[in-house]
Amino acid sequence: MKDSNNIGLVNAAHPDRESWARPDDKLDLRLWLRLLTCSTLVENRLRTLMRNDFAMTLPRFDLMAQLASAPRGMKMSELSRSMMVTNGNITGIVDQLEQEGYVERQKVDTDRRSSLIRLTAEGRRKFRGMSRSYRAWVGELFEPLSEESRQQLFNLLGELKEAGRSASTPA
Amino acid sequence: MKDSNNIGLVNAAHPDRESWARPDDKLDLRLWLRLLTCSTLVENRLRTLMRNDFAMTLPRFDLMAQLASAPRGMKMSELSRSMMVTNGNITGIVDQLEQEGYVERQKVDTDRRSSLIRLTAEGRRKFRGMSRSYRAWVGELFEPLSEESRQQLFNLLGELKEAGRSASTPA
DNA sequence: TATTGTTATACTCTATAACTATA
DNA sequence: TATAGTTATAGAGTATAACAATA
Repeated sequence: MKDSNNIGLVNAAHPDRESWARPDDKLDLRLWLRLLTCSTLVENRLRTLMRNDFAMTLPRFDLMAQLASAPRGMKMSELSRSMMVTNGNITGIVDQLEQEGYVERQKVDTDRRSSLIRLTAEGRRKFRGMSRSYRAWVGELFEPLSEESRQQLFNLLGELKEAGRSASTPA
Repeated sequence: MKDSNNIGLVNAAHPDRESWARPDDKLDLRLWLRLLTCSTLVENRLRTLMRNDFAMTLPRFDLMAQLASAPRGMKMSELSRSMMVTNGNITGIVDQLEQEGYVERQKVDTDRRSSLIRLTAEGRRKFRGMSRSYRAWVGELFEPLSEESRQQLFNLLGELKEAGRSASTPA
């Protein structure tokens, strides 16, 4: 074994965002990089499928999903918080979706600065189709995990989410 | 309780990328969205810190990290695979890092099409500093998790990674 | 004064595809 | 013919900061 770059058979065979960590690195670093690898893996796959099948990007889909769960509409600031991005981004995404006819801004009486964003009928129709596929794709990707593994993973990520909440919303 | 948009106290208090899922949605969907929330949470935090403290972006740091674990250098195609992005992106990132003096391209004799990318001395120095902080930040973010939780999470994400490997490298 | 949302700016990353040099 | 890498293009997301309107 003369190759000093060798970092283990598994890593060598399947390099990924985790593979720069060494086995003797602290677990939290390796855990984070593995989390990142998993989310990149899934996101790459979903992004491609979404684009090919629906000419849709992930953030636009996410925004429509948020609205689909809020029939009364959401304010821009609420969308910003839910999607964990800054205000200006939401304006941009909503602009695009509005132009495509999937969402609409509705002025609200009680506060004339803000408006409620809602799915249009066409937006709801579009989302139903996308959502069905999205769920199926996610189902396939997670299918190899046992029900028990999924539940454990869900709970553990819940702990992590609680932990990291305080410091992580972008300005 | 007259608000039909209500999706539970926890969600209402801390909306995030997971909060459009309903409690009765399939676990795999909720699990995926929670995974996404966690990785967004951590990434947002690390991105801000990296920019503020080191004028560095996450992809550039990732690339330097890969190289730091490969003293002999890596080919562009290897970087592309490890970082799970397309070839052209790697060219762009390497170009920038080369201009900043952190990496260098070295022509290789055996195949004149390709070259080996390596950290320069300055790159190694820069990376050491960034790496120290990066590890500390990750440590803080994951600190609330017990050692056992981390280990479980690490193992479960390993399962997921194996599962999703087949279909997820971007073209 | 503080907040909601928009606008302007600039940058980074991204994929796709066409291209070159070499194998 | 196939592969390694670059270039060209276009687009999407991002943060920051300044701004207008309103609370």
